[in-house]
Amino acid sequence: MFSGIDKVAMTSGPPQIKQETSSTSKPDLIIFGSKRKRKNDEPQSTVLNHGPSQDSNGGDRNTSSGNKKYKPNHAAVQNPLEGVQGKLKEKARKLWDQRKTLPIWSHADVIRQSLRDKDVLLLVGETGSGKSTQVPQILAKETWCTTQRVPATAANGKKGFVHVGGCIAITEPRRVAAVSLARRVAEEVGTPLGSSSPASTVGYNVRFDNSTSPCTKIKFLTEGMLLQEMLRDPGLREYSAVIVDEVHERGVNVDLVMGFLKTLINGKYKGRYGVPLKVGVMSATVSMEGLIKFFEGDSETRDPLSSGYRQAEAESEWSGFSESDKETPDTGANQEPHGRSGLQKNNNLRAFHNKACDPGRELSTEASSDKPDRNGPLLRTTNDSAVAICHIEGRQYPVTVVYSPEPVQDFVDASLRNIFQIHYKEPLPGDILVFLTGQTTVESLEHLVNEYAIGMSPDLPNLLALPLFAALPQSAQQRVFLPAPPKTRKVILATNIAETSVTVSGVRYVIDCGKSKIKQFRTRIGLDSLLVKPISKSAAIQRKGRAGREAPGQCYRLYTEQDYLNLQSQNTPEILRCDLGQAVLTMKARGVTNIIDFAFLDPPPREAIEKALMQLFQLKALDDSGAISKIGLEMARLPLTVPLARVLLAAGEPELRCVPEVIDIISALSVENIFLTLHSEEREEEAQVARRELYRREGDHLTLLTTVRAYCAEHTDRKGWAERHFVSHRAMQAVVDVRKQLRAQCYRSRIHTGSDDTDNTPITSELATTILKCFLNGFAVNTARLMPDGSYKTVVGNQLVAIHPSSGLYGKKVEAIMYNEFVFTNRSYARGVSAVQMDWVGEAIGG
DNA sequence: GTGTAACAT
Repeated sequence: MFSGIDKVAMTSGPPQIKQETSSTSKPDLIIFGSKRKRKNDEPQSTVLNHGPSQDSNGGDRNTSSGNKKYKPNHAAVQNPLEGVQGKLKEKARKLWDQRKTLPIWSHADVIRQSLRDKDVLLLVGETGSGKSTQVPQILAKETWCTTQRVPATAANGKKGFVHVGGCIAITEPRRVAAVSLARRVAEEVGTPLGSSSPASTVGYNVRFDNSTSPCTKIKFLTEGMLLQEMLRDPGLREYSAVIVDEVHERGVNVDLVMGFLKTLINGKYKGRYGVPLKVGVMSATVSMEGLIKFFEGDSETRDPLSSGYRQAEAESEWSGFSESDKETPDTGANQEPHGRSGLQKNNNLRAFHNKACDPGRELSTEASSDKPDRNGPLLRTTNDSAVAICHIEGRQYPVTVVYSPEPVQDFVDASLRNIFQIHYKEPLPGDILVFLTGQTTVESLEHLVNEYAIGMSPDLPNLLALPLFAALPQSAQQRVFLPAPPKTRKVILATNIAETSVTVSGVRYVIDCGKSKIKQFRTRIGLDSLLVKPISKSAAIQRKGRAGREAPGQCYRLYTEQDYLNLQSQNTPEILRCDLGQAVLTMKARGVTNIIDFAFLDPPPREAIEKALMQLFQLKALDDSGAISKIGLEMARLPLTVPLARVLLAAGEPELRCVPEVIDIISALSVENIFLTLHSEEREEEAQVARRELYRREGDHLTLLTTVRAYCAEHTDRKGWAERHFVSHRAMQAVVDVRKQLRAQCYRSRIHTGSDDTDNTPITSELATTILKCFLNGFAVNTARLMPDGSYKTVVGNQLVAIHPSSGLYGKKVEAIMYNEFVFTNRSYARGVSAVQMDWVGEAIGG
């Protein structure tokens, strides 16, 4: 059905299109003796330039003339596509009027000029500024944003040409954002989206969903996806520019992307044949000082104190929960050559000293105001700096902040009072959004609101309490986005999912408990803790902002103003809080030899890096010299945590040969819990009966295997099957996606998968043993043995650990257990648990 | 007797 359209596009468009679409290869290949692949002012940019002739920018002239040429061409050939294109154009023209009113619009020239003069632009755009959709369009029309044809010499000495640049990448922290921004920009540009047409100039690339065309000029992708592309092509030759959006969220991936980009810029664009790469860094509320220093400073001499996170780190180092935790970090034997442990330690001490001497320092960039300084110059260009800076005001209505006069002990109770206070006092419309810490607090407040609403005066509007958290089934999440019924006020009870991932319209009142659950990896004991902690100032501002998107609003903070002023200014970057195994493996696979010297935005503690290096070495991902091994390279290609990647590789070894089974288990372990949590006791018992056929006494790993198999064996009604077995259908769909991806990857990497038809192989007790032994290849350190008193203690480190109540082995006593996760909440729990034998563990550790 | 959020050829 598409072939017809393809043909039309190829015969009716300008000849350049024909040439472009007929070629399947991307412009990053060396083409010897071929004709040019893409030229500056060719159609992909003319399509982008549907916009207004009122745009008087000089850089547009080429393309506007192209535009004129393009249109008559279409008209002449009675193009059936004209109808479709016409509609797209019409929509785009309508959107054009809206776009003109965006705050960013008046800065378009400044943005263009910045990147003509400099290689790096730091852009702070408050919410509603339109930065994510407009900046790519503004830059795509620049003359530097075209494919360069560069002479090059191939390995065999033959002379030829390479093509570098032409496309703009915009990275997003989340898949939904990448996809929806691409959709929006495609509409504004008036082009079909992604792979729907070979002439599409706007596309996206996220896991499980690549939608680009040979003409893609603007590509939205997730941070992880860009990292994967860098693994293949460190020079990012496809792109003329990379725009990193939402840096302030500071996931691990964005820190790696930033480090690689800086290395690329400072390394004279190695791998790009001298063609510069423009870098845009966009953020909502970040203090820019850290970013300026990052790009301007030399990573060798940069003072880690500049970022302000060092203090947070130093603090947490010393507020550890056990005495043994408080020992001075012992750097011990180190994997890395010429370590800087002395310097590092010194900095920690300086952080301490600094904090004691100048406690105001960590607030310096935010001061006590919520708003960034607007008096500062919009564009600061010191001549010797390679960095341009631009600030764009947002389009937010004012939000009044109301602080609690005194500290709040029970924020569920305080929220309840606030909800009814607002409800009694304030007229409709205006929904309420409450930020809580987790599923349990959300659900208990939900019950309370419903209970109290019964006794309300009948003259008052109704109250509709709506829970919102990630584990909630999709259908229940959708209810939040429906407009409130007549004479009803919605009260959305949310976790921090509503802070960034999800926007709810209609909200004018925000109640912020000032806390969220944060995962912190404790390097020394290899334990994740998931604890309720105060949020940062920037998170508090973000939450507040949710009240002012459509009208002036109010934000009730369930903490005092002094508490607010004492909050850390930014979220602690994830790279300072997580197990660095995967991050270090990614760096090693990208050729970073000395991890300590990597261009970190915020260098993690040396100890955490060493722990990761040790883990990778023990799993044979690194060799004796610390260089990446063949196994390590294979592991880096797998979209899995380090231990799971190791298990998958082990499963292909001749003595184990259980790849299909291991893939099924790993897929289930890689997604959120596939078993639904049930609330009433009857439902719980019902579920136990329904799941009985899935249960394996060996433990959770094999129970997951039987569940995945049974689900996949159901061909007619999987949704019904999931419901009958109290299994999350959404999670199982994710499992199926991961499973498919892993099978494909194993096939490509020639990992022995055996026949694909092993779904019906009976899981004998021997096979179960093989599978568990296979898992010990990655999880030998995640084991604990039974003590005489009935408790379990970890084999490595002798820490007390309890089997999590969600495990099938909960309450059972076996010789030893192996677990997928070790998490501290109220106590230390092992999650994803199976029974193992001590001699298997000994074998795995010894061998 | 229990789960903040998100990402990956």
